[in-house]
Amino acid sequence: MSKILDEKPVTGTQSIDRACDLLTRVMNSADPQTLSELVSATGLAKGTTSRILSALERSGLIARSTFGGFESGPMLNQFAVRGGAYTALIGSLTPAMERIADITHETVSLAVTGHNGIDNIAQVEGSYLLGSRNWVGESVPSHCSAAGKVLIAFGGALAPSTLAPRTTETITDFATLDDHIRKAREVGYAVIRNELEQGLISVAIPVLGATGKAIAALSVSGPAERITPGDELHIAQLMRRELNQVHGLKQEGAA
Amino acid sequence: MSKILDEKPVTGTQSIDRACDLLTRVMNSADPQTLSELVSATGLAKGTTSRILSALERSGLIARSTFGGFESGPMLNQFAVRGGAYTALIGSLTPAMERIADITHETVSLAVTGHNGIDNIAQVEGSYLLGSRNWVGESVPSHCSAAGKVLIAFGGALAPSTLAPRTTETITDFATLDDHIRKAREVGYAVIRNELEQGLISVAIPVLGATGKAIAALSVSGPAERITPGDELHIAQLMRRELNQVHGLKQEGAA
DNA sequence: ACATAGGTTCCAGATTATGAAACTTTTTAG
DNA sequence: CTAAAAAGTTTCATAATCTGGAACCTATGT
Repeated sequence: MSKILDEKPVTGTQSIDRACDLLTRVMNSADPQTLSELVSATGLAKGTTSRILSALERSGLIARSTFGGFESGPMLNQFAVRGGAYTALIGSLTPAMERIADITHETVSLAVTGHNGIDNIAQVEGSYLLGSRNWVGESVPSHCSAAGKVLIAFGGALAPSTLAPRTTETITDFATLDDHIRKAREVGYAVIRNELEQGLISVAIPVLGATGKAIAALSVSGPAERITPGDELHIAQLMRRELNQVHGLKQEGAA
Repeated sequence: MSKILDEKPVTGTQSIDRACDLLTRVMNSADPQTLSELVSATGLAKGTTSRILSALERSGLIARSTFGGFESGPMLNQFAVRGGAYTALIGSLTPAMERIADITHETVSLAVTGHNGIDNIAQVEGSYLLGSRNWVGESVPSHCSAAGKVLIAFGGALAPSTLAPRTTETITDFATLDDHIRKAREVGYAVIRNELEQGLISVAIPVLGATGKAIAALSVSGPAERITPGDELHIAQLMRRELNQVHGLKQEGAA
């Protein structure tokens, strides 16, 4: 979407790029996508689109819905059932997240760097009724999420190339963002206050892998009324304490 | 794998076919696959492989592991966290599967037609210690699984083109398989006795979709000592009864 | 420092993907 | 029930795209 000046002259993969585009469109749509829809969405020729989709279908990555249109195929669905690459991470951190939720009563989230922002991959609800809704499976921009800031600060994500505002308090200049990143690296945690959504406060710490770089971010989120600036440090310390109890983190990655 | 005489002269998608092959290899490997491994596995030129993998990486479908090699990328992992297309089905059937497991004390499984056989997508354990291990995420041939037979019988899968033996009792001729399929269509359920593994009995019924064709198969599996031929009908009826309680699924035809 | 293995880039060339249109099938409308 | 439109597939000549070998990097180990 927001590709502006980063168009590199990548060549030699036109058809594959097109295929990937079609595949991801199908994957990210809730309902089956028809050929025509995909044709108008991508601007490709009808014949070309049909041919590519058939190839993807042949490989089992997509499938034709009983009611027409293309949807994710057995290859992808099976992959999802087996659990993606995040399952090990989620599995090892869930107990810690639950303890943090128990103590703070706030929503605890786990996020990783995604293809287009910060992806929320797991969430444990606190006991308060007012809390963030479940946003597992959704992405947020890195510059206006605590997880994003902390991931950038600890080498787990690249700084964004654009700073789109989400609220009046969203950071929109790179100098300020840099300050926040530097601060996060210093104190070991990052915060957002009203920068993603009015009234939403979030405190995040990095989950460090074997290489010393952040592989994920753990965060606590809640309303401004409950999480005051004075609470931030305590929340960060609590998360750090619980995270340190987790075994098996320092040997990230398959051996 | 077992393509024999069905090689159609599919053209116009060489590079995409290659890309899909690489993608599925990466998806189906537990550990990151290095370029060299993929080169020798596929027989492609090194340069070509590198170029294709870069394209897949650019689209977020695969990613480079911190320790080298390619693994599933954020696009896929996020898809998995969100839940594949099977989640709705699994969600709606899990309560019924649990009730069936409670009553029979045996392992209850849910399977669908996959790209290369029958894919097990959900499982509920019975209380017996001796039971089938968790095989969610694995595939079995359709001709030697109860789920496979029932899926073929009710239009949810095509008959296989080869009948590889798994035990001495595996059906290896098409006439016999046809008999079993016909029988399954008649009585509404299918059985395997020692055909997949010595001592393993499994009874399956179809889960029918709105179009009247099977969209999945529900099965109960256990050792031959516990599931006698006389039990088969009762187990099938029990499953049918529980399945009929499930809302949002169309009612079945044969009983 | 050198050698080796693993990975990327380059480039000329022809194999491969392309798009327009013809064709088939399905759906909608009359 | 037929006609017409929409949706999807196949065909085919064309040239643009992808290819593979070799050169070129860059880690890693000796």
